[in-house]
Amino acid sequence: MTVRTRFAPSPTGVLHIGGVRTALFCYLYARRHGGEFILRIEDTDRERSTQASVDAILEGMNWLGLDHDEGPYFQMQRFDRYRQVLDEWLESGHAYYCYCTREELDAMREQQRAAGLKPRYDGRWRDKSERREGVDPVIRFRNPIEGQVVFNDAVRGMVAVDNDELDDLIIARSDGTPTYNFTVIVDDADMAISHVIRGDDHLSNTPRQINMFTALGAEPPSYAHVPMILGADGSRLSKRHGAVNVIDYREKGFLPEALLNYLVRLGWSHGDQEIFSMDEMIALFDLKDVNAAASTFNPEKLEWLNQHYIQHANTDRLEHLLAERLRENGLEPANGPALADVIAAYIDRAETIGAMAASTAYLFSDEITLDPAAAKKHLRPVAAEPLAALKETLSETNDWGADSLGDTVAAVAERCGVGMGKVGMPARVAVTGGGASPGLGETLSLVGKSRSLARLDRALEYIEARRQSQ
RNA sequence: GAUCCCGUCGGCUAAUGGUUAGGCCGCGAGGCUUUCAACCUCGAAAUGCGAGUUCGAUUCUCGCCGGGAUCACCA
Repeated sequence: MTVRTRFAPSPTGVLHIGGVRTALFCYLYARRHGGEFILRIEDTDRERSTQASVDAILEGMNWLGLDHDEGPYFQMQRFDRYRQVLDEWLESGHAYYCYCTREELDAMREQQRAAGLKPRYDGRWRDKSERREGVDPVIRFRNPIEGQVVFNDAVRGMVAVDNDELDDLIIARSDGTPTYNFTVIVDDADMAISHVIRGDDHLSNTPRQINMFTALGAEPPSYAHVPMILGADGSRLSKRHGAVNVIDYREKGFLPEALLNYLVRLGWSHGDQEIFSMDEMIALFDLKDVNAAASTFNPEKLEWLNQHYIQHANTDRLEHLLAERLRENGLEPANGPALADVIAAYIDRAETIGAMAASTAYLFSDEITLDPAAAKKHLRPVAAEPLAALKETLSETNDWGADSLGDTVAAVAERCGVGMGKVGMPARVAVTGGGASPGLGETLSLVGKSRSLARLDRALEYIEARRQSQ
């Protein structure tokens, strides 16, 4: 049997990080077994489905490289097929019309809840054949009353549910449109899905779906319900925990392989291994190694992984990403040192490309802003003399290579009879605006001679102004 | 409320009916260092609680506690 998995998001918002992990597991499982990965858009909720959301899903999947072999299928385009099954079931008795009004259903549930019971449809139209004027009926699935549904979930193990726990769910609304639990099984059957891998919020839907597979005369697929991803406070991961939209991660300068690597280790593991290439994930992934317990999203570990992948990414790619980010920040990459040099200097100093762009902004603009705290601490009157000496020496220096510049600064420090820190830190603040940067020789080299001298002048002026105000 | 699921360091997780319960992130200390990083070394840190089975339980069973999911004319 060919393995066929599907990712079936509903286009009602952004592509959520939790959905991405589910998609990743589906993708890996299909690839691992030489099968097919299908993308299906579950857009039967006309109210909430949007084209923008469809685009976001496609864009996110594409960015991550989670390529599908079939689809995207759209459920809205399969209405005729659903209608056909509905008619067959109405005919065969697997489904029936229910003329209850919403008010009646609400009242029923209210009563049951008050009695401490599980709210459920009581089957009052299950065996009636008459109609009711003035009410558009819904269609319900006639669920078996006796026996139980048993299935072996790949991550949860044996799950058994008594049929009398299950009520007759609505499979078509009063306007005739089919509902989720029904379209899913028609699609999974028609598309010959062999393994349904989805979030465990669907676990309780599964017995019903299996009953519908039986009604359809189809063999249910294998199921694997993967645990949820939680936020730091233990509740389901959502916006208030930070970014949950995959595209936000791209915008921040995360690399797709880092996100994927992070996500695959949430609920899945292979011994002590932390770093997985896509090929390794495919070769190693197995549902039996998926945890049953929910896991908490940990942004720090994601950043660590991202830094790891940045350190191992090729320079051309990083240059491209950095340039893109600089432009977004209103800076022109050409108005500064060669990006390859910038990246070499910063590759160990940024956990995201966004952070790298932010901390290298001083290299791409004539004007810099002094960080008040750093200026206050390092641009003091005592620094004036060594800084002036440094500026003097540098103005006569033509070898603007990092190593020799480093030597030059050290020589000036010695000449002034002060430690390296007494010259280095003021110079760093003068030239970058802040107190953190690569080695001073490297920094000066990157900033370039004319900008360096101009900034040293500015710093000297700053110190002078400060002295006078005292 | 009902039904179901889950429970190893702060987080992600490994392991076994018998180990000093391992790794990674983070955290702390040290090294390197003009700064910030990177890197290296070291360290603190966990089997939710209580019974039972057993020579022996973190692992198997039960109860408790805690957390979660579902109970829609949403998906």
